[in-house]
Amino acid sequence: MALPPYYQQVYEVTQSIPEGRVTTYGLIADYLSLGSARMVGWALKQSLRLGETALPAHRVVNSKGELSGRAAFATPTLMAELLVSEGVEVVDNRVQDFQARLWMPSEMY
DNA sequence: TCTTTGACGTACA
DNA sequence: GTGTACGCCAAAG
Repeated sequence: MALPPYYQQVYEVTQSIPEGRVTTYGLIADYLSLGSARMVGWALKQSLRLGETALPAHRVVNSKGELSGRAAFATPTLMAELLVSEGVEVVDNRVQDFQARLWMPSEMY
C-alpha cells in the first residue's frame, strides 16, 4: 500500500525536527511545495492513525504556535506534556517563545 | 459527482 | 486580540 509521496516527505521532515524545537504546518508545506498547509495536517493525522508512534508530530504546531493537533493524540494534554518534557514551555496550548524555538526544514542538511 | 469537513494560512475590518 | 472571508487540496459520506 504505497503511501502518497507527500506523506513520506512530511514524515521525513517531521522526524528531522530536533528535540526542544518546533515547526509549523505552513513551513513544511512550503518547503515540500505542497501548496497547502492542510496536507501536512492530513498526513500527520493519518500517520498517527496508522500507528506511526515514532513520529514526533507534537513538534508541529500552527503559525501562531498553538497546539492545534492536540485533539488527534491519545489525550488532549499529551501533546503539551510531550513538549514540556522536552523543555518546551507550553501555556494554554500555546508554545512560549515560539519564534525562538521555531525550526526550519532548510536547517536539516 | 457533489458537498462537507479538516492537526492551516493570510488578509482585512 | 477577535471575527469574517477566501484560498488551498485531500478524504469521507
